[in-house]
Formats: sequence, structure tokens, C-alpha cells
Amino acid sequence: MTDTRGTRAATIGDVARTAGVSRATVSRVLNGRASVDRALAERVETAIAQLDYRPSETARNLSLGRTNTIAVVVPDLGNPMFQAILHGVTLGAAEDGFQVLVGDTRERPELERRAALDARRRCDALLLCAPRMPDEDLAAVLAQAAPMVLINRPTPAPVAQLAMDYRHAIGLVADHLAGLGHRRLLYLGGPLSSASNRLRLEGVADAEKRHPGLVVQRQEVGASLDAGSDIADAVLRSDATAVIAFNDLVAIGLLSRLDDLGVSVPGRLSVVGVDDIPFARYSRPHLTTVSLPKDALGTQAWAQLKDAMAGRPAAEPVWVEGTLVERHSTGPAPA
Amino acid sequence: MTDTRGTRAATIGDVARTAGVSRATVSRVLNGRASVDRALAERVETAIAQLDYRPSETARNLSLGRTNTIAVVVPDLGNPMFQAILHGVTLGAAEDGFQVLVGDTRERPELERRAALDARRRCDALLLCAPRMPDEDLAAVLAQAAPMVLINRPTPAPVAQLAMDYRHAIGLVADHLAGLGHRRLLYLGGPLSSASNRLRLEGVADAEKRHPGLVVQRQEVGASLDAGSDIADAVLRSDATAVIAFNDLVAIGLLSRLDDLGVSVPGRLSVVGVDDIPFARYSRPHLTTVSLPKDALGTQAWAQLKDAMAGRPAAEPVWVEGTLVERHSTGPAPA
DNA sequence: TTGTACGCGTTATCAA
DNA sequence: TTGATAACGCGTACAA
Repeated sequence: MTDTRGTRAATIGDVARTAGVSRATVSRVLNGRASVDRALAERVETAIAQLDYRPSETARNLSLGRTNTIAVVVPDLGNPMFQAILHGVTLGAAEDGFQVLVGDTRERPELERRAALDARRRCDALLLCAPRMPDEDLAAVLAQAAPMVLINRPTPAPVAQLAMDYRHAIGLVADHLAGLGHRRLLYLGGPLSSASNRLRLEGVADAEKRHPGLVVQRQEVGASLDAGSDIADAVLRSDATAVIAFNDLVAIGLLSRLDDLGVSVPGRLSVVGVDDIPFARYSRPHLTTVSLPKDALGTQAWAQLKDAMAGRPAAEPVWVEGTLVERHSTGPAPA
Repeated sequence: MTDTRGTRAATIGDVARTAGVSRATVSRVLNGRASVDRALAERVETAIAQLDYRPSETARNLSLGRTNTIAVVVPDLGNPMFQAILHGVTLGAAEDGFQVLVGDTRERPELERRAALDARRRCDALLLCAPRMPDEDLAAVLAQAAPMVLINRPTPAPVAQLAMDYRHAIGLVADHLAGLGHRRLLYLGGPLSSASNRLRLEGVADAEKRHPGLVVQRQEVGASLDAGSDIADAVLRSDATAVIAFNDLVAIGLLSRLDDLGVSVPGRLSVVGVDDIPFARYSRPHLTTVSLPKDALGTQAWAQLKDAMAGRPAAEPVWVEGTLVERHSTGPAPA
């Protein structure tokens, strides 16, 4: 864009002039659209090399009506979950020559609408991850941002959707704990406004129905390492024998604090997380959790984005299911 | 960019026509450049609302000669270090109305040159993080990508630079360990091609000079959790009483494996990391490490990028120093 | 196969 | 204060 070397960057016109051809011809050898005489082509090539010419991406964008860029908007880049998604979609996009514009709404739902729309306007499509904005904001975004794909925010609206099945994931860990003889569980929930927290709560309710005698206390905590650590004392004051954490971050924070307090896990208390972030297998004790295919999610998102950009209608929402990863933070309920 | 609702998006011309004014006037009320008659302005406003008009970002980019977007290229988005930088720079940029295009070179140095240049061409400036490309590639990038800022890749070239002082950081932990009576250290290095690894090695050499009798073995390991875990056995076979890991990832992986093996830390072995990622304080035992101001780095990077875009000459390279954070993975050398 | 001419949607210049 | 009109740099019908 900017040229600080004093002399303005060469344009296609400059190349055409030095090569003694028309701009159309230069454009042709550049894009290989039509065939061009070998001799002319070579003159163009040398002119390009001589002038160190590079086509203006901006001008191409305007002329072609597309930017070959997609927008990815997430609530928090610090969350390993979104990092994994971003990572996956970046790789997929790169393979098709697309770049990625990233937006971080800093966990502030009131910024999401603007952020999503602004980012979208500079790109060809939008990948909106786990937005917590109110329904009406979401409706506005859905109305303007097509083609787009929505991740982890179930909606009846006809838009391409991809979501982790947290309800199913909680079912997995609840069954696991019930099988180990636990009857009094504690669910450490994330932000109430989060759709994925609501999903988890449904999973909790399902489990209670499925296992008569199982009781699950609910508590709102947060979604971070610190939140998990801070809640340790309250957890110990409860009569639960097992804890289902909102995600691995909360679980690992809790585990660390319990270790400091000398509480035996899983002897006295079992702890499970959800997500299976890379650190989960390196915690002490190694965390039992639900593995969700995060990179695959990014890849799938890219596939859906391509469909959407190609004008293909949105398929049914895709629910990706996780699998239980039994490690060492869970064990039989204490007698 | 794309409009799937069948009807093409309204342009400034459409607004002008429905409002019965010229496009110039519409542009004026849009950007508030000059004053415009109140009545006309209102007609324009209503026309805009009625047509649901939004100016084309692409067209503005071409006309204004800038995109209000910066490119950030990192070796690996999965690394908490780069995530933190990306996070910081995204926040800073957002405050000034800039967006961020992110590129991930997947730890493949041969992709860096192209990735950096491609990303740069769609943006107003480039933030290049810890590139491992050969010097000649770097020279090529520096020649074309201005305005830009370089992070963690010291070079004599006159470009704005920002770097963690890993040499100093290693000095900090080495002094700490020497003070605890350790004489036989083991340095677990990262990729040899990495400039930050070379910096650390200088720090190691400095420490050996500063502390007569101190010997430090060097070993190349990698930069990941898995790498740290995998090297545990080799570490135990050495006669070192303390380990300096390339970064916190390696340290945490190592710690986890040592715990599995029943090795007492810091009783038998002390372990230190570098970076102070969020997980460092939640490992077992809590990791002694060097805290580097990562978010601040992102913020500083944005400040420097603004300077560069304003045409201000590059200041001297900025070296940011870390501070030792003593936690519980280090203790007196065993007798 | 090549060149001419126009369109992409804005902003900026210059008269009026 | 307003409106023609010319950039911005490229792609592409269409004609030659």
C-alpha cells in the first residue's frame, strides 16, 4: 500500500509502457487468462522484473469484487479453544489462497455486532465464533453478513452452523462419573449468557434424568484458570464427590489449587474438564476430559465457508461430538 | 463484498440519485470533511437509511491508498507467546480503527518470505514475529515490506525492532540457580535456526563466565510440551541438578513427566522455564520462570507500527527485559 | 492475438 | 456550499 522508498510503486501502466504493449496484454500474461504471443510475453516479463512490479491487491479487489480474505471473529484470542479454531481455519484458507482477518471482541458482547460487521465488510465471508450478543443483534448480523458460518451459537435461522455438542459431552462425563459410583456432583458453569453453557446445563439435566439418585449442584464460576483456582475452597465446602468443570481451563486451575491444599484427586474428589486442550494431558493428575476435534472444526468451518461463498445453500447444522478421554483425575467415589 | 440477496448492494451513486444530489455531497456528509447544507444532509441521511447503504471498504481502500489493516505473521499460532503478542497488537490496533490480518507459517521457514510479503501487500504495514527464514530472505522482506516492525529477530538492518532479551532472561535464571548452589546445569535448547535460541545460548555462555565452576550442558530438544515430556529420561541420565528449559512449554512437559516418574522437584532436580505463560503458575510444582511482558510487547509493537506508518524513522531496537518469578520448581542443589 | 474503452465504488480537485 | 470530473489500479467485454 504505502511506499516509503520515495518513488511510487510501479503500476500495470508502467509495465505496459516499458514493454511497449497495452495494459490488457500485461494483465493477460499476469493472469494467464488468454494466450499471448511468446515474444510479447517475454518483453512483459522483463519489464515486470525490471520495474519490480507487483499488482495492487486493493485494485484487484475492487475490480474483481472479492478480496480473497475471510473474517474470523472470536470472543477471546486467549482461549485455547478459539486459538485452535483460528489455527485450523487459517490453514484451510491458506491452502485455497485465502487470508484471514481476525477480530477479538474481548469477551464484551456489546462489541460483537459492530466488530463482526466491520470485519465482514473488508472480507468475502465471515466466521463468527461463539457470539454472546443478544438475539436481535445476531439477527442483524445474519441479515447482513452472508455468506457466513456460525460456530457454537445454535439458532433456528437458516445459516450454516457448526457447533460442539457440549450437551453430549457433559453426558459423557456424567455417565463416566455415575459409573464410578458418584452420586453428588457439582457443575461449575461458565457465563450464563453463553450458549455453550446453556448446552452444558441441558446435558446436566439429561444426566439427572438418566441416572435416578444423581444430584448435580450448579454454580456459576467463569471460564478461566483463575476462576477454577478461586473456587477451590467453595468446592471443598460442598458435599460433592466429583466436579464437572466448565472447561479444561477451569479444571486445571482447580486441580492446581487442590494440589496446593493437599486434597487427594481423585481419592477425595474427582475432577473432569471439557475441551481437551494440549495442557490437559500435562496437568497433575492428568485431566480426564472430553476431546473435541478443534482443528477439525476449523477445517470444517472453512469447507462450509467455501460452500457459502459459492452460493450453495446452508446445509443442516453440524454437531461435532467429542469422546471421553479417561486420564487420572477421576476415580471411584469415596466410600 | 458478495451479496447473496439477489439485489446488488447500494452504491454511493444510488444514494446520490435518490437524494437528488451529487456523489461528492454524499461523500461529504459521510466523512464530514466539509460542511454541507442541513436540508441536503438530511435528504442524504434518509436516502442512506432507505437504501441501507454502506460504503464499499474496498473502494475506499483504493481511493485512499490505505486499508487500515496491518498484517501479523507468526511461526505458530499455537504458541502462547505469539498468541499473547497477537492479542496485544489486535487490541492496540482496534483502538485506532485498524484491523489485523494474521498469517501462520506453521513453523516452516521456507514459507515465511512469501507469507510475509503476501500478507503485507493487502495491508498498510507488517508485524513480523520471530521469523526463522535465512538472512537473504529476510533482507528481501525488509526491502519490500516497509513500513514494518520486526519482533525477536535481531538484525543490523535499519528496521524498527522489538525483542525479548532472552540473553538477559537466561542470565536471571542461571544466577538464581547458581545462588541456590547448583553447579551442573542442563540447557534444553529450541530450534538451532531460531534467533531467540542463539540469544539464550549467549546467556548461557555469559553465565558460565560469570560463575566459575558452573558447567552447563547443552542439548537441542524443541519447543513444545511433548518435547519436554519426551526428554525426561535423558535429563535423568545426565548428572545435572538443574534444568533450564527453552520455554515454559518444554518446562511444563518435563515437569509433568518427572512427576509421573516420581522424581522430586525441586528435591532431586530444579527446573526453570522462560516466558511465564498463564499455565506456568498452575503447574506442579508451580514453575519458576522469567516473566516477559507479552501483552506489552504487542502494545509496543502497535506503537512502533504507527510510527513507521507515519513515516517516522525507526528508533533504536527495543529490548524488553523480563523479571524472575520464583515459584516452587527450584530449590537448593541436592548435597 | 492484440488494443480500446469502460466499469468497479470511492475520494479529491477545481470551478461555479 | 455544490457539482462535474478526474484520479486510484486493475480486469475484461468487445472490436480489430
